[in-house]
Amino acid sequence: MSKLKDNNLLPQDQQCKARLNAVADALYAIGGKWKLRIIVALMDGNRRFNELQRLIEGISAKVLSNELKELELNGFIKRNVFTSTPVVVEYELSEYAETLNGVLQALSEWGTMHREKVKESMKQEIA
Amino acid sequence: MSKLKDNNLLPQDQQCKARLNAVADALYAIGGKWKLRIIVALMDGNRRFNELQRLIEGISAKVLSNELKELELNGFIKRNVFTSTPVVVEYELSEYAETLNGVLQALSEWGTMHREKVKESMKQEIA
DNA sequence: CGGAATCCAGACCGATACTG
DNA sequence: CAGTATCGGTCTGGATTCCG
Repeated sequence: MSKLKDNNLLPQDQQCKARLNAVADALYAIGGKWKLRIIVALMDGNRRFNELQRLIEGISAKVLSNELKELELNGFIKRNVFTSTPVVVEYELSEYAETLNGVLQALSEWGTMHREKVKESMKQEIA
Repeated sequence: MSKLKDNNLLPQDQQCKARLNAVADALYAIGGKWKLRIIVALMDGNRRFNELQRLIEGISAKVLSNELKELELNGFIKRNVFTSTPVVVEYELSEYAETLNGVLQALSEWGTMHREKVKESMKQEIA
């Protein structure tokens, strides 16, 4: 992952690179428009496909389906199928998904704060 | 933003919706492949355009240019132009960008941890 | 209900060339 | 150096239809 050229970098640049790589790794796994939202939607209980689609505004069935597959592949969620009629499929967070709690906490706090700040600057512009 | 229908939701659903909205707001502002990485790259000092492009692997000039514009518009960075010859342009984090420290800290810690976990599971698969 | 398959328009993105 | 302009390909994502 690291190149020989890195040996020529200043210490602070190396640290910066390390941070950059860590953030890049994180975004690779949970980046994109939807993954974190799906995880949040599953945080207070298991949900079924259509529940998720209703809860997460703007997501299409195809995209939701794809995202759920990827999340399952990467070990963030479990898929439980009940072969009743009609079929019921339930999605459940894995234990590993809980390691994201810190990230989600930070992100949702920041999001709340940011929304307020945007509102403020809207008022300024009108006045 | 909230609809009347929300009055019919159970309390835990409302909380879930609130979280969902907060995360959605955050992702709207700092989502995407590059914005957070650019901010990280600027965290230990101002950088010029080409420095950023070299530091952030895989980003093209066009995309970097667009992202920088958006980040400036949304108040995360400042653009300083020195009209020497050749022209030098420097990008600098705003104070507001520092409100992201918590998010970035959480994200980079998680990214580091996650990379280790992925490595482990790779070993498992080979064995 | 929970998807998969298909079709299709538009966004996105890289490469290249060019400007001040 | 710090971008912009243009072109062409890919990839995303919506709408619709169909299946178990």
